Amino acid sequence: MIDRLVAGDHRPSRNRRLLVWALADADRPRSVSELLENHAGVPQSSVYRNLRVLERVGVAVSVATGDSIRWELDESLTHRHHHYLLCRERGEVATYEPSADLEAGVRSALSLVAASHGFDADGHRLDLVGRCRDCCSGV
Amino acid sequence: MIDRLVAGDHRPSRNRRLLVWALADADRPRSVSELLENHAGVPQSSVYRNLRVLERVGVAVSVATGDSIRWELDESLTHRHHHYLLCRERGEVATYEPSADLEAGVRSALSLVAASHGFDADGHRLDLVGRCRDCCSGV
DNA sequence: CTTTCTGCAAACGATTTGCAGCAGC
DNA sequence: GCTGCTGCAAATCGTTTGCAGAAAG
Repeated sequence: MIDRLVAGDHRPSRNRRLLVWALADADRPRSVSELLENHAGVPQSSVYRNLRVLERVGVAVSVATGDSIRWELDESLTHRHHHYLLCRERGEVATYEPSADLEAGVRSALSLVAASHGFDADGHRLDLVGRCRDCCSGV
Repeated sequence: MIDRLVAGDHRPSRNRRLLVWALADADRPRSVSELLENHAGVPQSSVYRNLRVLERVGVAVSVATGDSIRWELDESLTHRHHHYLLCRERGEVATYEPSADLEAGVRSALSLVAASHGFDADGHRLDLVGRCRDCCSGV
């Protein structure tokens, strides 16, 4: 983590460590506003600026959810490959880990799709869209 | 199409028809700026306002691509179910139609995921992320 | 000491809204 | 003629940037 920053001529500053901790704490991708609320003391410009830095050095990745943009730690740090449950109603985002079977099936099927379209794929999205538990239960 | 507008107390005005035609013409989802360029005469505010209206009545849907937001006609009008090839490099978006096998497999696997998370799913995303043909060939 | 980072405030681009007049039914 | 739509310009939102001083190495 720190090594990735240093390798890119960046420093593991206080603000950056706060951001990484905040992302590591969360069980789901965080929006900028959530990061601002829960970790006051880091001003907006630093959050935006440092998320970009963390992205560039491969520590954080952004997730386009349809609503807001959210951020989480890179798979190579969490050692978890996961996809998302996107709530249409509230813009909430939960994660799930696909079964090995599902993942393998999708991967091989998509490699055919990529080949037939001359597309150089390096990843995929496999997300569910709908209403989350809380919406369903009327909370 | 017109019936969906009318059912929602909306009128099939000139601007709305222009927008629908523009979306129907495209072989891939369109960004607002593309819609503005190719169909001059419809001012920004009308494009934004009417895309929302078309979305509300189920004629158009928005596609979050990570970069910009793009718009296309609803599946129920095009009678095509498709997913996307998202180009990281250029923000381009192409579409592909999944094979019946892939689609069925994904659907059944995801229904289990949804059930186990108490998630009320009404759709999914199955997109490839990478570099498009043009990026690969260095065009 | 040099380079990078910070916090602030101003700038920016995309989207939204208020309003007075026009168009669809 | 009523209601919903339009175009414009102003407001707003999320994000980025310039800058002078602080901090990391």
